[in-house]
Amino acid sequence: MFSKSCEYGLRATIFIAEQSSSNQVVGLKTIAKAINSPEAFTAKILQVLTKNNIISSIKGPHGGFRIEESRMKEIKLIQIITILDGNKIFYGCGLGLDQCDENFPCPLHNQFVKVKEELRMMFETNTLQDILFTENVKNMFWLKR
Amino acid sequence: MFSKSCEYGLRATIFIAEQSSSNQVVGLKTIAKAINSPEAFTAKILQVLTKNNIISSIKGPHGGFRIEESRMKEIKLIQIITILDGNKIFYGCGLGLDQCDENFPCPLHNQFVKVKEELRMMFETNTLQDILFTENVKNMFWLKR
DNA sequence: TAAATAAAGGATATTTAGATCCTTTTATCT
DNA sequence: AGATAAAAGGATCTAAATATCCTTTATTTA
Repeated sequence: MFSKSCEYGLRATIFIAEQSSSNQVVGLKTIAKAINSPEAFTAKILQVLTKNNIISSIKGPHGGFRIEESRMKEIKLIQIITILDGNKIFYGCGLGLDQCDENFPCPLHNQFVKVKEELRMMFETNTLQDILFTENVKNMFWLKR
Repeated sequence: MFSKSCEYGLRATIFIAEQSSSNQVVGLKTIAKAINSPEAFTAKILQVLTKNNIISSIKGPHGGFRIEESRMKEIKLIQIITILDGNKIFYGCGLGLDQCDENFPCPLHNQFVKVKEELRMMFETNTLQDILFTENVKNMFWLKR
């Protein structure tokens, strides 16, 4: 469904959000361990997310990554997905046709539109805030299982 | 959403089905042209589909590929997808977690389950027969646009 | 039976995603 | 100021997906 980059990016962002909600700045090593991802590769993804103003980074000793409290309710998961994977998953033809739309639909067009729209709404409506409020955020991380 | 292999495989199968419904055997070249896919790569995919008894192949002059009339209503799209891409898309965790289920869900588990199940049902319920009966099958192919 | 045709199969090439390594920059602390 | 810590950035490397090429096998037709 999503690329590895996008999976790691989502997991990392949620983890950073979770830590930021208790004012913790977290470093790369900690993040990679928590979300079970390769460190150097995760670094690249965090760079992209930083440039796109999803997370912010702090260099030097005691540096790391964080998310402003005020951004939590602004950042929607769909932004992260779009940055890392584009929007083909939400708008592309499921059968891979270049030209497939209302006027010239593939046989599955209408069904695809329905489920893809539902998928899009799912990520459009969920903010980081929402995720943090769920019962099972901490399930995701390699902490105290 | 799907791999190229799977996209080509679905398009090719639908095309062969469409041709078979008027008793036409179609060769690789024709298929690749019709569905706008690389010929040799498509050949590999058709081999897999043949081995998996989705389509049947005929060697030698006037050979090609076809689908038995009786198979049309038996073959569900989900079979083709499962053969070519596995079932991760229907059952895997959207965030890429190894352990994510009812008992140990990620924050998006329930929402993912819902949309993934809908996606699965979409391909579970659509047979080749169903696709051939749709208004816009022919939209898919590079024939008389 | 020989020539031609088309899929099967094997080997190889190319591209992209995924991952790692090393150097540079920025900041902090002593 | 010098040492240290951590992210940024550049260069590579690896594996998997995608794609091509060539030979073999099966079948048909002349």
